[in-house]
Amino acid sequence: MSTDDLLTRALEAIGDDPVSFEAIRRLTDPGPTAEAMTIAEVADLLDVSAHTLRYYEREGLVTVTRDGLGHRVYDAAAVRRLVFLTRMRLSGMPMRDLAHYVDLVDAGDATVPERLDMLIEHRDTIRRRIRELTLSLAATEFKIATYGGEAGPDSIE
Amino acid sequence: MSTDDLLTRALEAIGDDPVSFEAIRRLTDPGPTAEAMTIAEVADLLDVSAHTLRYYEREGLVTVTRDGLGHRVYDAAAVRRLVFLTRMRLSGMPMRDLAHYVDLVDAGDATVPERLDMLIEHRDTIRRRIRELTLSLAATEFKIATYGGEAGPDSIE
DNA sequence: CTATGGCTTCGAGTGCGCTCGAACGCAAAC
DNA sequence: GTTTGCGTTCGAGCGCACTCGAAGCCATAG
Repeated sequence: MSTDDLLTRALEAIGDDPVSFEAIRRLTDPGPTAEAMTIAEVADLLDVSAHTLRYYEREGLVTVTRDGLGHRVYDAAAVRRLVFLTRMRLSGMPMRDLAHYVDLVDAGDATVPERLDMLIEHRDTIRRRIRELTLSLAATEFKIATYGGEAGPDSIE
Repeated sequence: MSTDDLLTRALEAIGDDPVSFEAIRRLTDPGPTAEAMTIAEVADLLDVSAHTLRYYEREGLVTVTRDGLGHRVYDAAAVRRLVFLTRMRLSGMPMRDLAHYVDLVDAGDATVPERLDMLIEHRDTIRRRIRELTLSLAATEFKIATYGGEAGPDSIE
């Protein structure tokens, strides 16, 4: 399945409102390929706080080098990993699992199958969650539509 | 828009895998209309713990009467409200907002517009979340598909 | 008659993911 | 030369939503 297919499916599933170009670009664009970003730049790019970036580092999710002043220098690899990490966090993968995942990455190619297993399981978790939310959405829309009327399975509350 | 339309839309958005009849029934069926359920029965019905039901009551989300032994008796109204509450919780509405919502309900019909506003905002929140998850899903599927290869926007990690 | 099981209250504890504050270092701007 | 601003470390604190444990009451089963 090509990237385009995946994006097309994603867009179809999203429904009415068009996704911003921004969102699509973020999905497929590795972002600024410039080397050496500061913590503020990365925080801005990923829309997380600098506190959170330090926290992720403390938790062992990413290794960041320092410059002569002891300031963090995020190279392309660190930024790529953080893009991945924040994406996974956003979709609900727990810190614990991410920690395990990066351990596997650091352990080398032999762990690729296990990593794939994790990704597949996470994919299924996301799908389940989307399904749950879609049902809740339908229920909520139904409630909105019937509010003030008297018909409908739910009580009017 | 009819309930069927909503369900149809929901089912379409869900995609490949069929939703269980169970899920659809839960969405539209108020559930056992029998009066007077015990805490264990309600916990089982809603798939939450008895601890959680007591917690919701403590938080003022629902009022439950007692029998001669001091045991909780959940009447149809209480069960209906709890169905609503657990559905909203499942779709991510915070306890704080639910507390406010039930305050509005208890305050009478004059608060209907504000309640509708809350529901509409929540609906939009769910939609945003589905969109986020759909993008994360596409990214995850892409990563799975390209794992072990060398092409693609993400690094192979 | 006792034991089992389900319920009660109360308050404390847990897990997660940040989030913040204090105290400090360094450098470019005024 | 001091002020401003961005960075550092460390550890503590927080918000949320449960989750649990202890001690006790009552009824039905064996």
